[in-house]
Amino acid sequence: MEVSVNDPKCPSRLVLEHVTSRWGVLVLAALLERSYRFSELRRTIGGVSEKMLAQTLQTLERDGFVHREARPVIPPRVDYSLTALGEEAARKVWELARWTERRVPAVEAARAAYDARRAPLG
Amino acid sequence: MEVSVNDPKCPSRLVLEHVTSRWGVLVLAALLERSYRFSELRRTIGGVSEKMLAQTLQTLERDGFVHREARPVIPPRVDYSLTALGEEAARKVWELARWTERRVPAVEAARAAYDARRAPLG
DNA sequence: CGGTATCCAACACGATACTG
DNA sequence: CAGTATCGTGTTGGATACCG
Repeated sequence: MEVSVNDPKCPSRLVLEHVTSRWGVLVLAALLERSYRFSELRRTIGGVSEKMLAQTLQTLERDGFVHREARPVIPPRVDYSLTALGEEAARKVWELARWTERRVPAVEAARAAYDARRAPLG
Repeated sequence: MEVSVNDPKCPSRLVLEHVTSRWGVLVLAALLERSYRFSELRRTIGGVSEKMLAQTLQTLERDGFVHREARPVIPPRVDYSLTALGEEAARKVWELARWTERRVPAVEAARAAYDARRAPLG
């Protein structure tokens, strides 16, 4: 099967990098559950800085995955949610995240075996 | 739904970062089709350097996703293939890659709309 | 061929300070 | 609250050279 993503020039690779980016994955997964405000999202996703969250949200908004709704109130209130397109992406990403969590024990066992094969001959 | 991946300390986040890494995604997708030799894989995945391919393969091997088989022949021959665990991961990643390719037109339309909303008021 | 080692540039990222 | 701007650093990642 040919896959155009193997071409470094192909735009699909960039899109894929956006949705699989470190914070993109977590933002999509979070928004799958419900919409979030900026700070709320920041608290939900452990370890993300303001800068990276803003940047990630902008990228995902521009790509049409995330809808940004700014309400003209004081104090400012901005809600982020998934578009239909974003929800499709988020479901796939979410599946991957769930699968990963379930398989962590298998991965850790594999790592132990790998390390055991190498370390002993130090 | 709670998802442990939102904890920055949780090991699942690291595993997820390995499989969704820039080159990890493409390596898994390529190996889903068949096994590859090192240089062959390098040629297949456009733009990857030797260093990054080696590093990515080592990480995926240690996590138990990729099987490395070095044959003691001259010239050296090493084949990379997916383990059962790796194949599960690769299928999910592959679905995401395929979905992305199909949706590129929608993403580009969204970008054009986003940019149009902003640029005019420069 | 299939790597590893080294060096260096780019940028991803976080901390902080500031603005509407 | 929801960002933007600036700065500094550490990691990512490519180029090159070399080894088994």
